[in-house]
Amino acid sequence: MAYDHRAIEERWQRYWETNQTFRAERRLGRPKAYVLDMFPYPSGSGLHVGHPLGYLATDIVARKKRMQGFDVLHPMGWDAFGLPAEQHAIKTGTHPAKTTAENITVYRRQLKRLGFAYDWSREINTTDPGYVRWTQWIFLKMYERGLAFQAEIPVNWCPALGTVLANEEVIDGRSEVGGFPVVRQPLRQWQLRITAYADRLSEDLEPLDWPETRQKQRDWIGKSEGAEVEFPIEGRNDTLTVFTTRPDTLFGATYMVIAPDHPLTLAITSPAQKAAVGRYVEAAARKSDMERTALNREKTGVPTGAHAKNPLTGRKIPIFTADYVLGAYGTGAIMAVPAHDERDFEFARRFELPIVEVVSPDGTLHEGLERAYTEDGIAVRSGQFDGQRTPEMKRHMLDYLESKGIGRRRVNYKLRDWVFSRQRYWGEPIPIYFPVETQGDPRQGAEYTIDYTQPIAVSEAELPVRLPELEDYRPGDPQGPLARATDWRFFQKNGKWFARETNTMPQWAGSCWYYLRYLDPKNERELCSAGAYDAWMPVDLYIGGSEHGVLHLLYARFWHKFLFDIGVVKHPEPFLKLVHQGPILGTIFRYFSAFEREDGPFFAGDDGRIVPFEGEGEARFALKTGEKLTERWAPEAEVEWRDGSAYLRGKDVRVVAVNEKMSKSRGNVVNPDGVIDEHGTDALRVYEMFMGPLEQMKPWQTSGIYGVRRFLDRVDALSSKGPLTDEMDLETAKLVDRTVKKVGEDIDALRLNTAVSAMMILTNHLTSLPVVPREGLEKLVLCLAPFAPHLAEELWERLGYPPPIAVAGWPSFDPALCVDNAQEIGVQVNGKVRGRVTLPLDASEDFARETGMADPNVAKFMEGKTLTKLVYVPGKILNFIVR
RNA sequence: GCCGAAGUGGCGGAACCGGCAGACGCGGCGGACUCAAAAUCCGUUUCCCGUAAGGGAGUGUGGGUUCGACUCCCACCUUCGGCACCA
Repeated sequence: MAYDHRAIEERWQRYWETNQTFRAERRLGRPKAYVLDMFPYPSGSGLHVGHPLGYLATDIVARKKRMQGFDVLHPMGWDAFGLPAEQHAIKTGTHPAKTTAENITVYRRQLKRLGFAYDWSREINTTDPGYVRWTQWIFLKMYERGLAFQAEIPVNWCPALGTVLANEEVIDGRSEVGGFPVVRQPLRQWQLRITAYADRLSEDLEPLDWPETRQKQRDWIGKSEGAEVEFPIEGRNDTLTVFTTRPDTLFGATYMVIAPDHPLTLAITSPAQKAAVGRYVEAAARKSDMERTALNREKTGVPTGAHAKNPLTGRKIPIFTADYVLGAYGTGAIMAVPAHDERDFEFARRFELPIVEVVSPDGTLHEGLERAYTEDGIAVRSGQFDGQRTPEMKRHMLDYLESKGIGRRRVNYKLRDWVFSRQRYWGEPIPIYFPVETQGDPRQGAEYTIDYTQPIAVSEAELPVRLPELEDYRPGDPQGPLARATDWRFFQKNGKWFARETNTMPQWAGSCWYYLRYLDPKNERELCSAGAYDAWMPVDLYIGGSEHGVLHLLYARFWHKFLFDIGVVKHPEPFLKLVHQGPILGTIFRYFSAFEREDGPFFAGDDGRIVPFEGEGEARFALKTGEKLTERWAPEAEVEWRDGSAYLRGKDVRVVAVNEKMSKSRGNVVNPDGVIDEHGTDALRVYEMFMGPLEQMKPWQTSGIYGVRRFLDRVDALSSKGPLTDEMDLETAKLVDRTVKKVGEDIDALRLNTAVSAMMILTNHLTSLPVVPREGLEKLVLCLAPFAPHLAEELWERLGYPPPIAVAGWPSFDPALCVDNAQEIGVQVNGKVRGRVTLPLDASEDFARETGMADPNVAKFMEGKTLTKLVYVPGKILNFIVR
């Protein structure tokens, strides 16, 4: 009964490979489709069933487009620089390149088993010197244009560990691991001037067919429009410039705050406050960003003793320093309007500063505000501006400030420049070197000084700069591990010594432009030829995880725009349509742990039942019993079902199923290899598409795959049921063509779950017929081909057609068969369905009324009532309103 | 706290524009086949009342608009994702 999936799937995978079925080629007069997946980082643990979900969706779209006559580019490659391979190298001494190559072999084999229609001849690897060369080339182009630059910026440096730590790794000024002190230390870093593109990155999102990610990127870029205003500092021939989005509240500015790391902070401080401000500034410098922004933190600050003059009221107002103002945003200083800003309000309360209402909800004056009023309103206590509504007042104020020369319109962004260097081994070397001052040979231990202020670009002809071999990959040195490769680092040219940059690029670098390399993967003269670019770009559909919604997709757009500016690419945006697939959750079973009681150790089931147990546990959770319990987890393999409930195998402990993101540590991963062995690739493919909407999070249910496999077996059975007939009844013909229509539309809209459902309905119908109509089966097999390509190829051949079905034409449908001339509709009385009748679509209202009232149950509910209104929507509803 | 998405049977989900809620699949129950089991096939399966015909309730909660609301509006609750002192 069941078909032999192993034989069929191996056979067709070999066929596709031998015949290069999915080679991407442009032919005259054909439309093109570039269908792209976010390429994976080949990790050591291999794929789990969640990984291929997005790849399957693109594969189905790509296969359908190909059947429709499109030239399709559907490539795959490896984003292979990254921390796991390096950490493995630190532990075992294995070169990351070796680990990476092995992992790629595993990934490639797993992906090939899934039957993807990739053009494997275009496979790329970001760690390949031939690829790195062009990543470095783009960096150099940015450097030439001043978009890549060095800067001393504060990082979390832990001297004891000898490494830079991420903000998340610092707790209370100490390292998360080991508890060693961490200092905020300025370190020389390479940065990319992404801020120069902030406005375009924000504005150009508008026309893209993207999900909520668009808004996330906008929020991340954080464009805000306002004004810069100058406040004269008392006793100094200088001003303090602030940025505000609420110039209309200027009359309510009762104090100012300057960031602790602002260059003027110490300079303006009065002698009496020097010591206190000095301490505060130093303490602020030690704190990580995480601490500064900790939830619900009480506002702190110190008066600088300096004062400024409110340029409109002329009143003298104090200047504080406080770390709720960030040095890196705006001008690093603010005017504080406590009446209309929650943070300023809180601070003013704490330091007993005046709170002056200047925007009133109703135009009347209020005293003793209980909280900040941040909405728009009507200006009060604002001199000549009184009575104006917030938006118009903003305009008038801006005009006024500009005319008086004390302020100007200004746009600010939250987006910061991109810190582009890492003190790591396994990344692209930054193709820069510096002059060295030395008396001997630095490679032999001679003293040397590197002049970092004179960076020199590696010439294009020398690219790529390759990574040196290394004994020890450990981080630690602020220079990075590459500094230890002295033979690689130092070199002589025209008798002078030079030192290479020893920082490497971050993981994101290679993925910023990989979609361009697929176009022309072996080109040694250009990153891609103009012809290849014109043939395929832009990307028509891009599918990948939403975790890359901001970083990767923002960085890639930035690089693309840069390449646009230097004429390498011809579209302002690379990815026209973006979709995020939802994660697949794995099931794990929860119960509560063992705990000690006087009479011995016990287990607690999820239902609160307590049973004796041999083992240990700790107290953390409280159940009804009052006992302290700890959550524990068991994988599916340790669970058995009894009377509809799940228990730990062999124990009287009830467990409850919980779905979580698949992870190795949780023990809830499902490996596709096992599923494929047992049920076949086609069953896995169809099941993953049938599970639910692509973008939604959904739990893996092993039982679900049985149903899908039964469906495939039934399709297979149709072809072996006996001779086919060329006759087809009208009902079947209608269903067949409607299925073709629906499957086609559903694939285009990525509603793959309902497409599968439609094919199941057709299969069930064809199965119920005494003889299978050939046309029905053929169209079903064609519709199925993108989803279950191996079985479809087999059946297509069995139907007598030459392979491959992969390039057979997509089936057509007769629109006339897809509309009904008569439709069964519900008949309502006062909005409640009381019967149903079949009416021709063009039935008159009179005819509909007569027919509806003839229904005995409808008549029963209308008896003795007066018809006051009749609602008749042909094909939809008939509703009698009676009284 | 702010921004975004989502809440429908025992479970995954369907219902495209406001018009028969629960398609399709899983699971359950009943039956056929079988010496028996598995596999397969057929029937049934939202809940409550009823032998049935039929009736009532029902799409997170409470209101509203409408002849008619899973769908639109208002308020709230819960879950998930993102941001988090950005002036």
